[in-house]
Amino acid sequence: MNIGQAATASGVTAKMIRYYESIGLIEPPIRTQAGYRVYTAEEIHELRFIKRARTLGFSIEEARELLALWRDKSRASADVKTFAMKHVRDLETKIDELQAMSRTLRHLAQTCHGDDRPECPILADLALPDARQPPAEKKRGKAKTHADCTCDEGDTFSSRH
Amino acid sequence: MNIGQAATASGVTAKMIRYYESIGLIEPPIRTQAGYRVYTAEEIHELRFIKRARTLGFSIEEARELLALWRDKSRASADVKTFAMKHVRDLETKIDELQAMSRTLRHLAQTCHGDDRPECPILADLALPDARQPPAEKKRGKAKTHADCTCDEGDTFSSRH
DNA sequence: GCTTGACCTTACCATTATGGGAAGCACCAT
DNA sequence: ATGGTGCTTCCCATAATGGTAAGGTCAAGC
Repeated sequence: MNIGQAATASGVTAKMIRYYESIGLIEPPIRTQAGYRVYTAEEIHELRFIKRARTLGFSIEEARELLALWRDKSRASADVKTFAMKHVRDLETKIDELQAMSRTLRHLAQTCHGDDRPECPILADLALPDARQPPAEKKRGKAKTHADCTCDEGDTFSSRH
Repeated sequence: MNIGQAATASGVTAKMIRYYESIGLIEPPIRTQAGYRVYTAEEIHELRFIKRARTLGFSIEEARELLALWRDKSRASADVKTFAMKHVRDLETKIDELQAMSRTLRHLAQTCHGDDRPECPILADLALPDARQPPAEKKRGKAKTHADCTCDEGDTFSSRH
């Protein structure tokens, strides 16, 4: 299989396959006499593994560790689970941060008339002399994961499109 | 105010202040004879505005547009609101993506024994020969913003910390 | 055999936002 | 004047990916 076919088969672009090789994430494949890379089914499988890990939000370095775990047939499933759970917590931390931003902005937008007058609480907030974020209702713990569906402020956003 | 004091006062590092100047996000301040940058209260205010925008997840380019809106005293609040809402949708799209990842991984981890045996459904999933993500319950539309609180799968994660 | 187009090769540049460091000059207190 | 701290510019690095350019290769058709 040429690199183009490997790309199609794995969902990883040819560009990225070469990159993964350059950083040692995958082994250099054999080459034809002309220098073309040739991939085995095994290697395609590995690329698909990486692709899936990336899709699940693992970094390349994390994908590298997952590959190592995968290859190590004697690993303990606990190791894998611990690793995955660490990532889940990272994801949820990020989600919480984004939700905090979104929530704040939605609140601000909610109080903005959104007409042709210039007064705008959104800009007013950004321009606050102190760096204080409006306290608002900080009912969220430090990282309660998905337990806080802040789906409470009704559809203030019929202006969606 | 020197750049160091401006950094402390605005929450933007000196490094970033110089960078913002280099990309034209802020105007070059006046300089002392020795070449030191000197910032006015006005400029500090602007830096804080930028800082706040960044904290709310706006990119630097978006911060640039917000600054323009802020400076334009005759802008319509509708313009600001539209802009903010666009960002909220971006945030929520990102949140949805992260939640999909987190959900999938949580489900996989849930079925992983997590003991010293090697069998692990997490790695098994990553290594699936086809690129098929486990269909699971795909009850989520394309981008229903915050309307789909997928807060339904119970606390499968009491193992959180 | 030769042309053509699709595909491969490497190498370099760009992106986004930020941090780090070096070399050199300025300022201030002792 | 000496030292420490702070400022200046310039260069490099990060993470993951895309783009482009210049050139070699392969296969199909004439």
